[in-house]
Amino acid sequence: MPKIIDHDEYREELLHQCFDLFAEEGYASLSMRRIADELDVSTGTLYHYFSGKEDLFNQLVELITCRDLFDAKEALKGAKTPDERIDALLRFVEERETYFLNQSFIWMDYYRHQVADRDPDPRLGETLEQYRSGIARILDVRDPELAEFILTVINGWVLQRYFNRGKPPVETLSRMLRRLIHGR
Amino acid sequence: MPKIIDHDEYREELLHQCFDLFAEEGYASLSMRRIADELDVSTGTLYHYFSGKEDLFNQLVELITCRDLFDAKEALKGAKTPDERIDALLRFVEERETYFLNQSFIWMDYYRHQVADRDPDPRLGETLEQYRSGIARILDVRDPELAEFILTVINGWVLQRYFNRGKPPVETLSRMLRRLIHGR
Amino acid sequence: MPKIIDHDEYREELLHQCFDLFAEEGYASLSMRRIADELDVSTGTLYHYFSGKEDLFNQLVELITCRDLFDAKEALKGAKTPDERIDALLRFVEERETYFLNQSFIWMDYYRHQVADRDPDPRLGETLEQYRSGIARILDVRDPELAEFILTVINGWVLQRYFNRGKPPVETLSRMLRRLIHGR
Amino acid sequence: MPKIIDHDEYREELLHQCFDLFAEEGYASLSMRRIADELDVSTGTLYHYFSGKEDLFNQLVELITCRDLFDAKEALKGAKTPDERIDALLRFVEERETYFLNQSFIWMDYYRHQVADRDPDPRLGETLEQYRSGIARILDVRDPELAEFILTVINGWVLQRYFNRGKPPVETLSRMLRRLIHGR
DNA sequence: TATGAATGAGCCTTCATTCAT
DNA sequence: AATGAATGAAGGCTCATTCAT
Repeated sequence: MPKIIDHDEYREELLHQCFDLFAEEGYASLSMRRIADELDVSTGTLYHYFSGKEDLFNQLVELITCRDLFDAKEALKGAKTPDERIDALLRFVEERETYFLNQSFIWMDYYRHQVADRDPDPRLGETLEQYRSGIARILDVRDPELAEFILTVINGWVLQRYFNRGKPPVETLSRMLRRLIHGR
Repeated sequence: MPKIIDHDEYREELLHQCFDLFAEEGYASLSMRRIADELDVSTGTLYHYFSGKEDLFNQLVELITCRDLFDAKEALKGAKTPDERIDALLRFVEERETYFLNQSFIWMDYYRHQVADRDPDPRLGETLEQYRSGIARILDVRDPELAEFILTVINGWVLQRYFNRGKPPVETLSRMLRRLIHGR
Repeated sequence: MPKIIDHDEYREELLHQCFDLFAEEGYASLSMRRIADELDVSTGTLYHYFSGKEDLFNQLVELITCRDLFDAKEALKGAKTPDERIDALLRFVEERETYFLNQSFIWMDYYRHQVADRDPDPRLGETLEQYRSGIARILDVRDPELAEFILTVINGWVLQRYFNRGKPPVETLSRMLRRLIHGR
Repeated sequence: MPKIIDHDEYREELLHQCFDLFAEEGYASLSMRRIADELDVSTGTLYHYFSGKEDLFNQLVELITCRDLFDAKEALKGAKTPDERIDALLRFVEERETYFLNQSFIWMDYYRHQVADRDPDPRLGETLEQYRSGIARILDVRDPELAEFILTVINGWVLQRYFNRGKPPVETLSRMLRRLIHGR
């Protein structure tokens, strides 16, 4: 009779606890020792659940990608008209700005890592692609090009706020987005 | 008989040669040894011109920030009307997309590093701030908020292209930008 | 309902299954995890039957030493004249060359480990001694010195074949041994 | 102007100092840290001269193989008749018994390591082969098969003495060897 | 000025072993 | 009896940095 622990469930919990760490430190700067300390487990335990640092990171990217897609769907479920969708999306973004930023950092690390590798994991490239297009579909403005562009803008905005220490307020984004969609 | 008479000039040349390396590998993943090898100097030489890895990186950020500001000014010098400025800016961005991307990565690394540190270098925060507002001034559309937002959009667009393996073509950006400025 | 009723019997079976592993990988390179995996048990089970890696290995050495002595006796039982004994021994060696080689490796590991240790297990030193002299007695040529030397030669020959990728054929050994015993 | 140190010369010196360590502990049991401590250098220095543990070990094998071949040639140079050669070889072996034993252990480790590897270094396999045949040539008895067999016997004898705590005296080996060569 | 030898802390990972179940 | 989750020391190796030359 083994210890009563749901291996997969615990693995996911560990992943969740890693998110902020990876976002703040970056893949390369974050050591397994540091992770272990922060999660209050031993390094051995980490290697019991993941085959290595890279695997841990890849699984983290996969996990958050799936979860976010789900969350975004939830948030936009009630919104019917394109306008309502934009509003809902804006609120969604605003509420989780920090999270989004962290997510961006993680993705950036992930991509850079993939590009540097000679043999990038193809599965996760797809996951990301799917996420992007998924959000665009959820948004569902008439013009698909426009939909995707809105994402671009949001992405840029989040980053801008990071570099600029939070200065362009949400209202700017809101106003600009409406201007984009309705032309004035 | 030294390679180059002027100390500072040589130092800048070394910095320029580091740019791609830092952009591609990231601060944490790039070792002094690797830099030295790539620049065909010894690690000792590196430490002769810079007090350490961090100093080298900081100087690099400072250098590219200054240079870019200057380059952008040059590129937009001839353009008089806002429309011409937009066109010039677009061409400017298009020509140096890869460079911009690399620059973004370097800044990201820099910022993250600063944020993680307890004692961030204030001088460079200003430099960056100055860069951002500088570009906005150069662009000189009537609405300063709009000007700044255009930067945001460009930033987001460059990143989007990176994640999306170059898929949204420049025309999209061009079209959207005009839509933003002229409303339709 | 346990797999095998008898504790000791199962312990011996585990030991037998370890033999090739230890021979091929060497004591230091072989991990308990690896052993457990190969024997299709958990590491916990291993520690249930043996007090540790060293104990497991010691018991293995003891086991094969005893078994070989017995096997050699069996093989030489029918042979009456010295000549017949030599023949039988040669056949015995030839049949189990690989096994002998592996055995040599295990002993070597064992000895080295003992020598390196400050407190070598005296029991097993004796076992080995007994094995050597046992074989000599079984062989029973008139000259005991010669008998022991034959063992030496066989030992060297097996190793030679290993280093030399099987090149000196058995005939050489046979011819040389006869030459030793009969003088020409 | 770099430090005045002959890189290759120092590398060889480090190798020589490793010999006993590898012989006594075995490849797998000997850690780089231990080596560094014993040689009174830092691990970093070790990695400055060798690309890794395996490289260090391979170079060690190569070095001792070459050196021994040379030493054996020197020792047998004066001996003209086969008998004199045998005598010289025996003296040679006797003088350096411990060294030979250690050498055997190192070779064993080396071979095992090679066999376990999927891609063994072919260069060193040759070196060993060359050593074996080299010694046989130096010995130069009429019968090449016999010459090689003498080596086998010596090898076995050295090992036997190890297992048997020095018991078969050199005279036995001497007597048996003459018996082999002259028939009685 | 320029070199590269030297260092030792720290990184990722593996290991023998323990123990709750 | 049997499992496998958990541990932390130790292993191979890399790194920023120093310093004699």
